[in-house]
Amino acid sequence: MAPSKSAVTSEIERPRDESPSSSPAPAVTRAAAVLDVLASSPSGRATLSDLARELGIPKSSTSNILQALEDAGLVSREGSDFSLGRKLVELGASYLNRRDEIREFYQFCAQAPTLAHETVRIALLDGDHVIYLARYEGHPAVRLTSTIGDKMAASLCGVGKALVARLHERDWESMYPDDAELPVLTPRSIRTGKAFKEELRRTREQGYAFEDEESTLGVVCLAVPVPTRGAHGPNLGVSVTALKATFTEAQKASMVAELKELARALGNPMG
Amino acid sequence: MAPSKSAVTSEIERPRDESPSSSPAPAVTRAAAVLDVLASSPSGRATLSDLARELGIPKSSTSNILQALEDAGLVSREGSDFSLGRKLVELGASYLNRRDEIREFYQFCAQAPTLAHETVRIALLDGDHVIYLARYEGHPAVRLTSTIGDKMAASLCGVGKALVARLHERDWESMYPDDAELPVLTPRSIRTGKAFKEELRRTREQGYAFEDEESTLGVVCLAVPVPTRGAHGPNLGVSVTALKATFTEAQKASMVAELKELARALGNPMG
DNA sequence: GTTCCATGTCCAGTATTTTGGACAGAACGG
DNA sequence: CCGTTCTGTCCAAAATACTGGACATGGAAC
Repeated sequence: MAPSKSAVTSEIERPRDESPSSSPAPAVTRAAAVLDVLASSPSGRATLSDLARELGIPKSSTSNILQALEDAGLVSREGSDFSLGRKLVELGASYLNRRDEIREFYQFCAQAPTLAHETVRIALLDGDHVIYLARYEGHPAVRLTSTIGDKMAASLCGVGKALVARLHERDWESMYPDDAELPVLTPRSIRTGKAFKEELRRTREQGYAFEDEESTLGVVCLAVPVPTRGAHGPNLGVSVTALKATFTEAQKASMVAELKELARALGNPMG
Repeated sequence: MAPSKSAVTSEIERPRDESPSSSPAPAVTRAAAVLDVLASSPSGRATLSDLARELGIPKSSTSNILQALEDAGLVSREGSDFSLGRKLVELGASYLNRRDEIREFYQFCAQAPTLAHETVRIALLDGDHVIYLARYEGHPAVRLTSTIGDKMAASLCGVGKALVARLHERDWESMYPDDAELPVLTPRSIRTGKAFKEELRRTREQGYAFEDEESTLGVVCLAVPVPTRGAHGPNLGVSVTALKATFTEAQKASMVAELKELARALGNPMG
């Protein structure tokens, strides 16, 4: 009974997940999708029917998933409105507290001569976006609501440049074709894939990334990548943000130096 | 049911209450359990076999769930070690940023005469524990790694007293029988359910909660509950932490006053 | 060098969950 | 006041995912 399946698959072919539709545990995948929708919804709330429509999942299935998620504390329910649950704060915090890099990051910043008085952030590359993991705030006066966890297009910020610059150039090509239209936040934002790749080469030559009012007017940013710790460690980077008005070349030099030192410390498993 | 065999690890086994009979989407529930285990694991890492053993789930099922979780970015895999994924930071941050209370909390603290220079926290009650959602740090010198997301037994901290005190007394009885043995962190920690309930009554009469070195020696804490916004809003509370050595009655009065003002502001939907 | 125990992966049969539509309640507008 | 359009829930049939064991691999101990 030779099950004559379709053509013999090549022997050394990696079973790379190509179709997102097929998943080993669909319910889990869909649950994650539900969380994603809730997270990206402007109001942060949605009804069961909304979610079912948005995701193309039958209402009854959505109901089951939501009930399971609610039992787990991952979503919260108020009447007909579902929103993200408190457990996510625990889990997110657990992620951050478990990573030694974050602790070292705070300690290093507090002791560094220049960085101690600046705004320093650590972020990781996720596709063509960066996610801010933690922020050291040297100016106690200005305190914004936490931007931890925020996502930002890599082409728009210093860390993004630093992290993408470290990838292979062939990845640049697929991620940023010459004619790619990049998101724009200020008149100085990089607009095309071609321009971004030129900037990436400049970043490599410099040894650090520089962002000049490309995400926020009046603000400049320096960034360097963190050497990957383990074999498959996350692609981390650190950055300093400063006001352009008070930014001097002398500062720049010491900031870059300390950033590199910080990055080296974070990349060294022994701390 | 298989009796809980003595774990190889010296950790205390917690009775994981799973009701396999009534479970709308078992895969989701199990996936959440996986995340819980990873979050509560001291090292933050675990192998597939570890997770399967710990949760009593067949290896193959665990594999499927982990693969789905990894595809969703909820867990990260390095070789044979699984750990929490970056997406959780996004989701946790989304939860916090969506809640208007958090933003208002920071703004209010920064402008309050006394609180602006203190350590203020906002937390929510989750069963018999509180979860710290955000912290305003008025002393820029001392900066610890983020305690956001940490859990603490309600009987051990000021906010816990304030939040449980607001519940119905019949809930006290079921949660804290007279002979309940409560967790202890310092010699002054409340040890029995009976003593805790007496303290809860005192808290009600005072109109605010006071914690006197019950979680950390040398540290005192004041706390008040936030009036619930909506119908089924979360049970929020705010607290100030101070060093006992420099704590005066005059401070106490103004702190309580400002805390109550903060709580009222947070409870008022109009901000 | 070799054995052993560990890892995670794969597959086919079984028991499961998913599903689509009908149901009841609430909010809204005519 | 009733019709309409939402909300979420329920159930039995249908299709699915889960299970248990065998498999290939990698590392450590002997």
